[in-house]
Amino acid sequence: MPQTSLSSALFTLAQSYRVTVREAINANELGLNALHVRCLHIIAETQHCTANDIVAKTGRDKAQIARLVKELIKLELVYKCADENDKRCLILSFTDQGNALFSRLEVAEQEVDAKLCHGLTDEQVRNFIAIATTMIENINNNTP
Amino acid sequence: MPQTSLSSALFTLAQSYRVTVREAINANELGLNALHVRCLHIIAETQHCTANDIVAKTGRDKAQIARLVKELIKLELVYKCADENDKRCLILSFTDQGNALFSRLEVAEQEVDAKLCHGLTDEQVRNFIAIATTMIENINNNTP
DNA sequence: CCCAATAGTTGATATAGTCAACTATACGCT
DNA sequence: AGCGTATAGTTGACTATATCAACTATTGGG
Repeated sequence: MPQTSLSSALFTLAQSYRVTVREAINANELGLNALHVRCLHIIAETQHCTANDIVAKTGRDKAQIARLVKELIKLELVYKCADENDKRCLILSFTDQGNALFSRLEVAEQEVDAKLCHGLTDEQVRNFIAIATTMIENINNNTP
Repeated sequence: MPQTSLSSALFTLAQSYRVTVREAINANELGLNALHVRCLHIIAETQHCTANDIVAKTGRDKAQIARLVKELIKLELVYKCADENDKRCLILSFTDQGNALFSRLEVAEQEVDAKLCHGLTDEQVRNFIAIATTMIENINNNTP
């Protein structure tokens, strides 16, 4: 499958990635999709994480995030607890189950990443991420 | 929005790209989505293009492609015509309208690409595409 | 001539993403 | 205090995308 243009490379890659992550995750019978996984990562890496933080970091609709978080709570991976100082903010934290699952997830993900980066040097991967980040900034910057 | 991992960079980029292309296309009132556009590209660059070629090149479900092509035909951008030698194969070609629109599309796309690549050198973009292509190959290669 | 393979279509269903209205709390102001 | 406004999150209704399985029509090989 020869790739020529930026857009088709991007599209194909995103599609393939989605499929692979889904397979990896289904294979591990975790019952989560790629966005669930992103949410878990954000919860893990964000102190005092709220639904709004996830909206900000993913750029997705808040309704979508609300439902996703609800699912994570229903799966007992995450619980929410109102902030002392601002009861509008519901802080998301892992349950013990959530912590356990997240560890497994990290392993599965490393496998996908390793597969993805096979034959590439660390530097190439770093460059790739850097360029992708620049592109994201460019694209989000609506005043050119 | 700081990006750390490969997966989140990839995800964010794909999402942002989708949104931007859609905006660009809606702005041009063409009434097409990103996958429509990919189909048009494939039809343009493939001699004797069939629905199956599109399936192969996009990796998407053939049902989805069938419906997409149906829409393109309904919009009178594309028509299909049975292959002389194999009547199962329906060859897709642009109508005059399709050709005209495709030209406009290319302009719109170049604008999106230009925005995306703002501040990046040609070499960086080439590297990016090359690495993405390697990743796609890695990910499609199910026998590691 | 029959059979397996291939190209494409369709229906049903699932998943993802979007929009707008709504509740509850918080903050700033006079 | 009381008011308006902003913010966090939830929900319903909807649209768009994606997937699966069953189906038709045609082909090429034995």
